[in-house]
Amino acid sequence: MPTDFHLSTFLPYRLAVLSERVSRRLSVEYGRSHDLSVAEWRVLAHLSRCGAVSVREIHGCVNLDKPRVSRAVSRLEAQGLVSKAPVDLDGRLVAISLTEKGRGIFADIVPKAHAVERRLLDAIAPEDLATVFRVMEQWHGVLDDDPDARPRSRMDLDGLTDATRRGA
Amino acid sequence: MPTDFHLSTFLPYRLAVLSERVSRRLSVEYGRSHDLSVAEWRVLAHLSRCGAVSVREIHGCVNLDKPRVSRAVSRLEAQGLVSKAPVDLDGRLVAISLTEKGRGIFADIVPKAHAVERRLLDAIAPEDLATVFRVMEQWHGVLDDDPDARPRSRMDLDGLTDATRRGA
DNA sequence: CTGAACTCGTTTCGATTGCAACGATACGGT
DNA sequence: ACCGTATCGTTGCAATCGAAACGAGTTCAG
Repeated sequence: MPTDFHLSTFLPYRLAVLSERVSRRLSVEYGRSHDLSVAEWRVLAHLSRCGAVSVREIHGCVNLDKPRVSRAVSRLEAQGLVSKAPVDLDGRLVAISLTEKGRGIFADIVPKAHAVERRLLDAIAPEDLATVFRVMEQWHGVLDDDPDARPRSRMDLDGLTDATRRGA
Repeated sequence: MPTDFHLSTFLPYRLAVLSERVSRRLSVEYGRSHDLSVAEWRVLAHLSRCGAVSVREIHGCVNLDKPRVSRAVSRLEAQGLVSKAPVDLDGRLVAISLTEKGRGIFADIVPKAHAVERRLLDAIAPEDLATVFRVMEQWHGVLDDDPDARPRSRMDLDGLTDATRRGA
């Protein structure tokens, strides 16, 4: 009896396919007009909310490894969307913040990104959407308990309400 | 009023984070013991169900671009998990099939993969799980209607029931 | 029979990736 | 004050990636 395994019904595969398809569709919005990668987009998004922060801070918040953040910031700086400033209290840190140009470009992209998201959200009944988000949170909870799983980034945890946060 | 955009509640980001976390957890299972990449794992999985098929066939079924399949097959062949045979009806095609060794290794991994999946599935109420899968299918439907989205691969469509398949 | 158009699998090439080191800075015990 | 340790941001390097180009094989119109 050969092992019966269907890739197309395998949860990790299904998640990967959907996620990649959504991600690729979204990247059309910020890749076509301006020339941004996923990493650069996430950095911009984080900076738009958090002002001047360090590489480490971004790294811990948006699920990007340190070198990726560093390089993304460099490219953004070269494009003038971001500026780096030394921190006098700690010479190792670099304070990264959006420039006016960066803010402008981000403000241009956000509506398009929201439009892509809204098309997806509007197709789903509100209670089903709530279920989906709850389930996604439960899955994170399973992985949080799994020593072989990579830990979750800080900000993704901060967004939780007490109702959805698993037992503490 | 600065544009208010929360990355951590942005659907594409949430999907990407969860998917990548699950995917990485899974790859521990086939990357630690045997040395397989995601592409190689998917190729093995497809071959285990479909016998001898071409690169193009795999490419269209498991959401991997053609070069990736070609290289994955080469590596698998080098490891003796897969064998390539010319097709006499069409000299361009290559018939790829699992070797006995490949079948053995795949049979070794499948239970571990299923265990990872089961931990995730068992944490969710059955009706919620049904909702999630339905929603994921609806999202694919939205993307199917979006000319800027990459079309879906064949096998992912074949798995649908009439109830979940969108109109037509 | 010929040759233009197409398909298949592979390869090339530049860019990106992840991981591990690195230099530089800060901290902490003595 | 001093040296070992830890942290920060960056960089080196080998592996990987994707898009386009490629050679080989097939098809089909004329």
